[in-house]
Amino acid sequence: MKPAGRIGVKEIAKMTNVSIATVDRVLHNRPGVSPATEKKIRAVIRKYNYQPNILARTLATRKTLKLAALIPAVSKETTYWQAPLDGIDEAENEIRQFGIAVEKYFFDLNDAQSFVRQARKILRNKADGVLLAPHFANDAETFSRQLADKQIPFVYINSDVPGQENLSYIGPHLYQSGYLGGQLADFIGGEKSTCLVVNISRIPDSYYYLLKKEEGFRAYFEGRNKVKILKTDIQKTDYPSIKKELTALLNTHKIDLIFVTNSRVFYVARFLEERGMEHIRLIGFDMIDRNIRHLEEGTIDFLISQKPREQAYRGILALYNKLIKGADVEKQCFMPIDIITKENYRFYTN
Amino acid sequence: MKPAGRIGVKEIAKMTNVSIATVDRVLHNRPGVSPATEKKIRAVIRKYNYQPNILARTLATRKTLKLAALIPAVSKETTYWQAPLDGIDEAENEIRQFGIAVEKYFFDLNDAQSFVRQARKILRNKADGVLLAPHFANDAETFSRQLADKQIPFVYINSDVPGQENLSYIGPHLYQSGYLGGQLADFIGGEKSTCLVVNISRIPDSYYYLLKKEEGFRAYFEGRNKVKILKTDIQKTDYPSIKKELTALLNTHKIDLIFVTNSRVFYVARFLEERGMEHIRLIGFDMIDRNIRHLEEGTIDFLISQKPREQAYRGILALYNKLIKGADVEKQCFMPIDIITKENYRFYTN
DNA sequence: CTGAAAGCGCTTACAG
DNA sequence: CTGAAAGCGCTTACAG
Repeated sequence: MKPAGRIGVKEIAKMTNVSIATVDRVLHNRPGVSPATEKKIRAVIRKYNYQPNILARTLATRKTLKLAALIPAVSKETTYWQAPLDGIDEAENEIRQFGIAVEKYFFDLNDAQSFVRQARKILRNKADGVLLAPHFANDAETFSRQLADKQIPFVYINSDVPGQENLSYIGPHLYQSGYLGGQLADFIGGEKSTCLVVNISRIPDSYYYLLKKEEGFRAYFEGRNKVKILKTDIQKTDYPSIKKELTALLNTHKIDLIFVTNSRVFYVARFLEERGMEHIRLIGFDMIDRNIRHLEEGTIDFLISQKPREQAYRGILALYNKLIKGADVEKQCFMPIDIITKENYRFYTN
Repeated sequence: MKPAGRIGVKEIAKMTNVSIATVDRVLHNRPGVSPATEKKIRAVIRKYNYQPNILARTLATRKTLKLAALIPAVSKETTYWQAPLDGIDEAENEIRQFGIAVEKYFFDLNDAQSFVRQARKILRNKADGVLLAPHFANDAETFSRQLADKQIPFVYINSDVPGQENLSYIGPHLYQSGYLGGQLADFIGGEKSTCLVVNISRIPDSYYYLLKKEEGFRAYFEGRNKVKILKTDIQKTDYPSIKKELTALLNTHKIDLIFVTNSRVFYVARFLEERGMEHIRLIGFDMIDRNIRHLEEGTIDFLISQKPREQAYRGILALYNKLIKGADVEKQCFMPIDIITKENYRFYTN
């Protein structure tokens, strides 16, 4: 079990003429050890590069940790958040036997107050670590400060809030995903084409994030004046509103390609289908069911996806590693920017 | 630790009026238990859905398992196999504390005998499970039968050999990756273009695998007679030979796009650069350094990659799960078919 | 066919 | 400031 050549607390105790209890004390930086013996013990630990047996530690530590996950609820508007939810469950299954439980809290993407309420609930119920999607930047900041005050580690997924004491951010690199969108548009657009960038969002919720992607998209074409870029911000997230906006635009402009900066691309696909304008190329984000349908039918050419399941999975594991193993965690972890088409989506893993 | 409401061997023993040793016997189907008590014990196990604590089991079982991995050596010809090697190391690091050691054996991609020799060595050194890349189908078959005879579970990665008793195959879906190649070619090729499929391999080693990809590529264009497809099999893997072949072809045909069915696409890229024919679109496989350089420079448009690191990583974990947890393992596990471009390769995880 | 006891490598009261 | 002892949930000889 103990790999050959490895030592344990017993060996350390023997070599330093103390009991294993004392060894344990310095291992966990607990007080009540004289400087002299502490020094002796640390020397041996370093010399033999002692690595604790996590199995034995977990088994002996009866303590079970409680993590909290705060993410948007799956809604009729978007099923996107099903994937992170799956990731949480998957991670929990793997670490449950190590005494970790994960409690899930859901908020409404269209209601900042629901975020605040759930955050309060987490604080009340106590948790040893928190995973959250800081969708409402201001409220997330408040919550983050409260967690930091209580020394509870927390991890952001899906979007970042700069300047916080989060253990880690695990999610997309927005700018670069937009840049990639530009490249894909370039691949499939002809010479001298006109692109339309569509941001669908109730301002100001996640509008900022969409702008980052638009910025990247535009940056790709900078200095290659082959493409003309139009844009529209649609601030309602229901189909009729979107239809109205697009109708107006397409009546007055000849568009070759549309780049939708989030998962709501299926609305645009539906619109193009209804109008018989499938020749317009379409690129969007996220592999939700409704988008896949249009990928299948050929209305959507590319989806860009950033492993929503894995973001949450890794977030939970990061908290576990920090809390149980005391391991370091990368402060920023950008997910791969995956390109999904009709011909590879079946093999994609979130 | 023991999640609330869960029982352990002690509880089972108490409820059935036996000792925990007897419980342990039926838990592991060991002989020496009367049918009557066995029945009693099994009933309780079922009723309470007893789940063993893997931590405690691993800790108590001093036994350390030895896995063997048999893969091609990294060579000057291709660094592709560095990635699986990394995957093996990563998996080993994660499960080392559970008493698993992995021994690595390397063979020469151009020498079937080296495969045979290493396989023999594995048999001699004994192993509790084997991960292998069955590159030479016939020899792999022989080895597989020997392993099956000894009841040693084994997992294939990277390529499959049908009809064997492998625990699992973890790797690409060749046909579909070729099909995706077709779609990408379609995206970036103009109307009415001519494609050249290039298979670079010493026949018959891995030629069969390349043909599968070609087949998929061709299938994509079936019934859309916009594209003319040429092909060439280059049976030498050195640059001068490849150059000669390509020179002859490009002198006599007008080619718009080249699809190279393996990682040797960098040779073709180099050729196009030397001839100043970078306008020819180029699609190939695998994210090895030399290919990335050409992706950067724009000579290669797309690389298709199938997570070589993760194949090996998962293969080792599959063996671990089978051996330690007795878990079931999927017989076929196809990896995602990732699309790599200049703009997303930096975020790609093998 | 069965059980008492020791042990895996740690942690945790408790006593001094 | 320090140590002896019990215990986490299992497995493994050993004895009967």
